[in-house]
Amino acid sequence: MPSTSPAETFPAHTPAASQIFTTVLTHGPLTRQETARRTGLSPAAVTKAVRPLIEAGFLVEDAGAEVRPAVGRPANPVRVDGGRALFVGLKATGDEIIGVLTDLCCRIRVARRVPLSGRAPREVLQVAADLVRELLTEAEGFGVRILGLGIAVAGDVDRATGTVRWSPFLNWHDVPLAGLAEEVSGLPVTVENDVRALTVAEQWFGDGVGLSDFAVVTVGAGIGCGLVVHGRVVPGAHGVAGEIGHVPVVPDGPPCHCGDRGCLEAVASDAAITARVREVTGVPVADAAEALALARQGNEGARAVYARAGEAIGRGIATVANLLGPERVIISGEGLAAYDLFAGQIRDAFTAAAFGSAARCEVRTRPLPFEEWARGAAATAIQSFVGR
Amino acid sequence: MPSTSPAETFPAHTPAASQIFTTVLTHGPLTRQETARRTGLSPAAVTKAVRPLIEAGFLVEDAGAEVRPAVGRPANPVRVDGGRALFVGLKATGDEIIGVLTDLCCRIRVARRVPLSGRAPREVLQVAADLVRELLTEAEGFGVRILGLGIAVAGDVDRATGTVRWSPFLNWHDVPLAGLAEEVSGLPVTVENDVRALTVAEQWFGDGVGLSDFAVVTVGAGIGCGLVVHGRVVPGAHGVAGEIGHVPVVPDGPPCHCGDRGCLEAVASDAAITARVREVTGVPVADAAEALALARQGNEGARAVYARAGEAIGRGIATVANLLGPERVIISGEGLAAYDLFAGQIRDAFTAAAFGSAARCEVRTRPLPFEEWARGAAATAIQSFVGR
DNA sequence: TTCTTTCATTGACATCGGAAAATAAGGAGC
DNA sequence: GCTCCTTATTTTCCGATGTCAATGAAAGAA
Repeated sequence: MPSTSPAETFPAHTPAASQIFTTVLTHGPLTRQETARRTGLSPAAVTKAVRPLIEAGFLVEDAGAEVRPAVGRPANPVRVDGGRALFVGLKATGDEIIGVLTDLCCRIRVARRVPLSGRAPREVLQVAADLVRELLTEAEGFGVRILGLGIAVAGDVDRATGTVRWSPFLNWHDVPLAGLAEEVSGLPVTVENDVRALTVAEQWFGDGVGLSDFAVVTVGAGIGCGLVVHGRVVPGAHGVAGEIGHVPVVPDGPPCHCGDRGCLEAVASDAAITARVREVTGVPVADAAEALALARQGNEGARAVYARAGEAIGRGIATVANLLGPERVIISGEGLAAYDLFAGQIRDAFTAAAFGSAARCEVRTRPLPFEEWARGAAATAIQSFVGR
Repeated sequence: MPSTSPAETFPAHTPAASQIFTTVLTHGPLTRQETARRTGLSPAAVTKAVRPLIEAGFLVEDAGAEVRPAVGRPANPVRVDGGRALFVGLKATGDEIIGVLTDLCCRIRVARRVPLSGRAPREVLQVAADLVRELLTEAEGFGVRILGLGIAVAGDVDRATGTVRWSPFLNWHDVPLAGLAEEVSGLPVTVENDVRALTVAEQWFGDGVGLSDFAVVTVGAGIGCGLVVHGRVVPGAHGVAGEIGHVPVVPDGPPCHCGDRGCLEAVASDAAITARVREVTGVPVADAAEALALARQGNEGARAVYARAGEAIGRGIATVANLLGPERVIISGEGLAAYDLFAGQIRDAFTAAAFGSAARCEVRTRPLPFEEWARGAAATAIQSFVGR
């Protein structure tokens, strides 16, 4: 599938130019003046950096709506032309691959999910290649080239080398995924841990825009956490960070597969909730959806299970807030479907357990459609392309 | 006390020069070649940056011991001349002020502690001024000028503005300490939270040298934690970070003053240990020293209390390691006097509670003489002087 | 003594980004 | 409509910074 022409490169060859582009990308249309202010550069520098980016089509003048002081020369806002380039993001789980085609502004154009037959790198790569090919075909319809491919995988991932050191669901060890995927796709590939990829998407295109310190907590099959400190995603010295799932939150709580008791994941993960609902209510619910349905029907036992999970999540978030003092925590994940059942508990437990100023940290929830994980992967590809 | 001449400034006017100086400062004697390699600059740039620093006396050629490949031109290492400048560091507690006079390499030359009569900013400032004056006199003996003053205070401190927003032990609210101290001392003043100051000292002059991600955990009257992520100390969005004291570690543990139960601080702080030893053994120990003595005498009940504290500390550290994935955790603080009584428990609990790769994080202990807190303050002053 | 190797220095040069002046594009006042 | 005022953007010039490639320096090896 290798494309015939070499990958297009981004015409921002200085850190300042990258910074300017990123600022415009993440903060919508901006005048050159405002861009200068935000980046700490001079307006002259912005003018000079913007020109080649406009010539290359990545930025466009945007005469659109603009609030002006109504006096003086009208400002001339600039924005990123999302349609200038496309990116593919893939999220691999143990069962399937979710793929999205996004534009340069990380807006999803096409989304697909395909089941996995096997988990060996070769098999997964085969399915991924087919999916990318399909999305490439779709892209032809837009008449725009795809400039990068991002892949998100749960587990221990080294983005710098594009290696999956260890992935629990896929049972991979030291797979040089970026290299392999580059061969079959012909695209520049970025490989990142799934939660960190989601965090990148929030940082550039979501609720983390403009914040230098925030956390993303995902609730679902597992409990994950992505951290941004000093404006950069925390990768962890050993490739692992944000393991919030094993923070102790419930005294003498249920045993966790990690060997401890009362871990957040042992109380609030889908599996934990489902098991506990079965145990408490005697109703043999098969999965999280059924457990949720039971609680929604008003089953008090099931509702109590969700309440306890909410309390656990709130305490887990408080631990993060106490340790890092983020500006905001964004809660997301499939588990948010039950949001109405534990929102109150999350907030109350957080407030109770957050110490001092940490309570000033804003807790926000954000529904997460299934493609969002793959979009995160695309965001990492955009990041790599832009050169940050 | 204002000095007659204006404060001397540091002749490194570019970020690269600061970086070069910092590299030599923290990594001992280095050849220009090696400095270039470590900073990612060219050897030419190092030569040019080093010259004015040598002329100003901050760096000196060091013909001392050097491992050489024995072939080619001998390398010409350069090191910081510690004696070129002196700094004062103060640590204010509720009862006393600890002051040290250090050289540019943050080696302690003189240490003093003086009791506080009152806690009002005015009173504290008066005592601090006297102490600084005394140290200035000492400095005259060295024939070197003092180029900066660092002050470490527990609580919510905004280093950028030099304001103590809130200090629990001193009961201060929004005290513009840096400005006040500059007036009475005539020195450039840096104000920082005490744990962060200690962390800075470790980062530049201690066990954190060369690490981009590590944590310092202090055990004593309280349990504190300083974090370095991406090579920078984490200040927290609201000026507060590293509140490890209220991580829940003991299921249904003793109530904590924060309102929760089983917080690390409610189990492992001096006061918690002392109270618990009294409760368990019936011996009316008055303070941590007596509790420690009792345990050292072999009192099983007291030893068990320390063992439990060690377990709690280990779990608290594991939480930090799980969340941030640091390369190393440095345990320090007055509480370390009891190290032999809980070292094993710390290690075991950490290993048990650290998830996956987080267990690869190295846990190190470091005895902390009482002046070390004040030395941390001096380190922040050095940092400010050098311009990082 | 000469060669080789490695570290350090030098000087030419490119690049980046800032300052200030010039230019552009409106609205307001008359 | 014309002029002035204000603010945004661009242009021009210029200094600072850091790299490159060549050169010098100081050993040990041949």
